[in-house]
Amino acid sequence: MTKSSHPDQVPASRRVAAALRARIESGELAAGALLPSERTLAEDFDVARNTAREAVRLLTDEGLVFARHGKGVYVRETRKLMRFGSERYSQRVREETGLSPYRAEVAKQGRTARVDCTSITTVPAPGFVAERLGLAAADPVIRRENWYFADDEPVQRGVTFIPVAVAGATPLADSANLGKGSLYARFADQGYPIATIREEISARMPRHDEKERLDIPDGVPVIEVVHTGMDHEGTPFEVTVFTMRADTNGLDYTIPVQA
Amino acid sequence: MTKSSHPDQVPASRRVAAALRARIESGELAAGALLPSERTLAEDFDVARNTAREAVRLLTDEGLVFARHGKGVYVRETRKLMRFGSERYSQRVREETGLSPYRAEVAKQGRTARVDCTSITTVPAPGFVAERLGLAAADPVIRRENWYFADDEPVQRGVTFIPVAVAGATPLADSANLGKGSLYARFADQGYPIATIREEISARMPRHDEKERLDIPDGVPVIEVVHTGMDHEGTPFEVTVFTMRADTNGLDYTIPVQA
DNA sequence: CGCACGCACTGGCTTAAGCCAGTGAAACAC
DNA sequence: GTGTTTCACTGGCTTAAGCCAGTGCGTGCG
Repeated sequence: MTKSSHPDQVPASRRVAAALRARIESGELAAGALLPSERTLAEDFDVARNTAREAVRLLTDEGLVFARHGKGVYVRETRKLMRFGSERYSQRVREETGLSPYRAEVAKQGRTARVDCTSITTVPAPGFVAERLGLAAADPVIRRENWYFADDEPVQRGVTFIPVAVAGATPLADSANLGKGSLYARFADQGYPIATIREEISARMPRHDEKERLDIPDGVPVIEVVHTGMDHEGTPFEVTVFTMRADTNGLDYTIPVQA
Repeated sequence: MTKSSHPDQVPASRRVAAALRARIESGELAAGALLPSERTLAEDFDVARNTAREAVRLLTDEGLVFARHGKGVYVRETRKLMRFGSERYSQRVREETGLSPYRAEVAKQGRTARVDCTSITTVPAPGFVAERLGLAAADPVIRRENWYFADDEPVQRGVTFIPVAVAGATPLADSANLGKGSLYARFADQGYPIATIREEISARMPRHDEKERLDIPDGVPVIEVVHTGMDHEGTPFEVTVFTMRADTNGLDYTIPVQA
């Protein structure tokens, strides 16, 4: 029989996956534990085996579980520390928490996030921005500068460049509505899920203002992470440069390493 | 009817995906082009629609195409530049080229890769290594130091730490067999596909020997990338610290950014 | 002419069924 | 006791079928 009746809002496979995820995250299914078999899940949740299988696949893709042919599906030992740049992770975080990955990470650490927008101006596109956005050099772009804090401790700086056309079409988050509605969220509202964040990483010594505002000791470099946000067609719509201390709590990315 | 006959070596869905991938990479299906519909693919390749659908999903996961409900499946405009840390990418590169992601990237640029193994020693595990490998501090680990070149130009340094138990079980690549058989490849041979590379990034000023051997100008920091290789159960078996110039061609990761 | 509706397409998701290949313990043969 | 076989499980993969929801073109109504 096919599913002719009322179309559920949320697909059954995701419903099952969410239920399993909850049981894993609550600790009911601890690390190393065996998930019920696909056939059992199908019966328990009253879905076809294929649907249960699809649910398990979603969890596998998230890195929450892994399957062993002939044995079963196990909960992963160490919860994979997904990183910022992971499109899957970003998407899920935004979907579930309604927060940007930054705010979600800070919240997870039990700290309070604050984002100050210090300026929004229109500037000629710097070379690397034009290159990534597919614009001519010096085409006008909106430049927004944010400073990110966790418990009033400065964590990173973010400078976002957005083509004026895009900024015109989607209201730009400023101090008034920061955090609630990022460009990504606005795109999502319009039915354009984020497909890709391309992440490029470099490092340099901090400039004076960065050194002061991010409270960086002498001799410590900063890491620069360039995020190019692309819609699901691969068209870039935003470039953000995040700057943070190389040796300290850049939250998800950076850790101290002494070899 | 079910597929009762001879079991194919390679699943049909992957066969179809490979065929489509070839058509995309050859340019026959250019960027922006519409793929044949799922139903058409099913007919053309003589598989069920679900199988064709599965093939398309594989390509979607790779970022090669994207789907629009009601419209069709399009070839992505910009080939997503997958990064080193991506488990999917690493796995596919290793499967298809038999090379490490580093060598594959250098080859893609038409350059010649060389890796020098300068030392293999047994040392007490440094703190961050012990932490990541789940060992007690100062437990003995094998330490291998490699220097990576592209066209004889120094690109990066890599220091790998492996628990003696693991190194004992799987012969360690040294100068004699470098490049052919990395630990990852050897694990794969044993039927343990790589599930995760966790990547952590920081930066610092170069030490004297690094500055000299990597030909780093004054004032330029180095980026340190820590890869923790974990098997598909999430058990870490290797920690590698890559060090490279922050401002120059670290191949996949690093790019010059002037704001 | 302009607009609304129908219709033929697209992917999204689900069902029910079945074969295959690994896994490991229990039953069996020697 | 010591293999060896059997068998009941696991996930892997495929088929055939069908409903749903978007999309956009063409037809026909007003």
